[in-house]
Amino acid sequence: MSTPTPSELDPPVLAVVAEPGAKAGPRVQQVTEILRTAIISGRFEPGDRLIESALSAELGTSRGPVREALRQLENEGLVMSFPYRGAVVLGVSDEEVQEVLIPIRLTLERYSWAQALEKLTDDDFAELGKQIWLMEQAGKANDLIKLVEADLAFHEIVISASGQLHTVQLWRTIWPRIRAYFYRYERFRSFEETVEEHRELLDALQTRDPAIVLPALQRHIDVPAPPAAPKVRRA
Amino acid sequence: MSTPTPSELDPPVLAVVAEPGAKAGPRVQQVTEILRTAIISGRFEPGDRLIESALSAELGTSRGPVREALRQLENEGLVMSFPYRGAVVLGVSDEEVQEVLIPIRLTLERYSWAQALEKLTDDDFAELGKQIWLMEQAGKANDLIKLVEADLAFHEIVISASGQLHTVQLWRTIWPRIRAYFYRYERFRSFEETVEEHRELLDALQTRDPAIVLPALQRHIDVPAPPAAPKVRRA
DNA sequence: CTGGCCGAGATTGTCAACCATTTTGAGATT
DNA sequence: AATCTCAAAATGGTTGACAATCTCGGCCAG
Repeated sequence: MSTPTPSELDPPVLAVVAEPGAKAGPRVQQVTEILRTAIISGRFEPGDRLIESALSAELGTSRGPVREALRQLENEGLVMSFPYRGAVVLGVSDEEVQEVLIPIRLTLERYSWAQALEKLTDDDFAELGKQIWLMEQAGKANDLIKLVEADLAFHEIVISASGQLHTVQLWRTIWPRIRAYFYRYERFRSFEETVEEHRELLDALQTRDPAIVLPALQRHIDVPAPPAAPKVRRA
Repeated sequence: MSTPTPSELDPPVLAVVAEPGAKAGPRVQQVTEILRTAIISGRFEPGDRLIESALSAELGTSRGPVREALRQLENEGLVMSFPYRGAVVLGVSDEEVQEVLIPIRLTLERYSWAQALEKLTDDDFAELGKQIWLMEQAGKANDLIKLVEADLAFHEIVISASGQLHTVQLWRTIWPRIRAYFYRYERFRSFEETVEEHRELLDALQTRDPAIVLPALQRHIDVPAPPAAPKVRRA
């Protein structure tokens, strides 16, 4: 009952921001990122249809890249598509996040962080510090998007450093759904808390001691059960 | 050091079997399946390049479907592609399978089986029985491919019945790598063992009692550690 | 001989126009 | 009221052409 009948997105929803020097490689990646951001940030809601021709027109590309981008988003669990019927934006249930996505994230990060301990370079540590600084800046500006961006970058640095191909690849398909979930239900930690926790994580990493790092990581990821639902713990 | 220099696949590696009535939907899915089978069964080895034009010529389609198929395989962790450099077949390390893929599989199956318990229909049970029967047939014919196929179908039935979208989707990206791993290292259970275990699983499912099903499932999935490596258990 | 520049070939990325296939929904028919 | 029919809407796939990028071997200068 949102739009009565006509086109789903008459008003151009996707401002082609067209960052000046931003010519970040293949077109399909730019398209993917635009759409992913649009979905995660809530400009598209679960159930919305994504039509190739409409999107390609609005983004100024041909249908090819849009098709591929939609496939990519399907693998990230943000949309689901059916033959000859197109793609619709997907939601995530509270339960599936708690019982599946978060546990998988834990598996992925535990393993890759353990692997990364011996491989992190000074450059990596510097990059991690930079992300924390960016988090602080985001805090001052009260900019949630920037905060989450830096949070993501922080974890991706460590996971990438592990050099475990499948782990990295799976991380990239898991993460967007979790992010969308947090955005949709505004389940964030405070700015201060986030910064502080990552500071701890960086300190821990610099010891290169699994016995220190892994517990810290676990504490960081284990998310407080949904505040609304009483949630009886299952045996 | 396989091929000295010239074209990677002069001899047509992909027999277009062209099953008579097999017109299984969109072209891209057929292509995906052909390539996936070729990789998993070892006709392509890790490191091999997959060239769009060559494949499309051999499969009798245009480059479009092949491109999409390659992207799909990338998300299944069977190939990895780099901008302007194409796709290469990927391997899986023993350790990543044991420490990441199997644990994730366990998370996925535990959850979806628990969800499925209340939802499985008589039809589903019949389908499961059919797969067991197919396993027996495969055993008599000593046909490993058919066995694995039925094994996969068995699990997919239950997972699909759970109706958990993300769980199903993730299962489909995890499974091919595990399968490729088992094929490459010939780490199979015996035919009898496989059939017997699935019979137990089906019996357990019919009780619809989590306390019976979940332990059985865990026993089924938990794979014996690699026989070669002594493998010190980590704390 | 070594190292770097250069250009040709190979391959992927994108475009545009076109047609086939399938779904869907609004009318028309019964 | 239920069903049938058909045209519109979207996706799936094809073709042919270019553009962009990587790779690799030869050439030249040091």
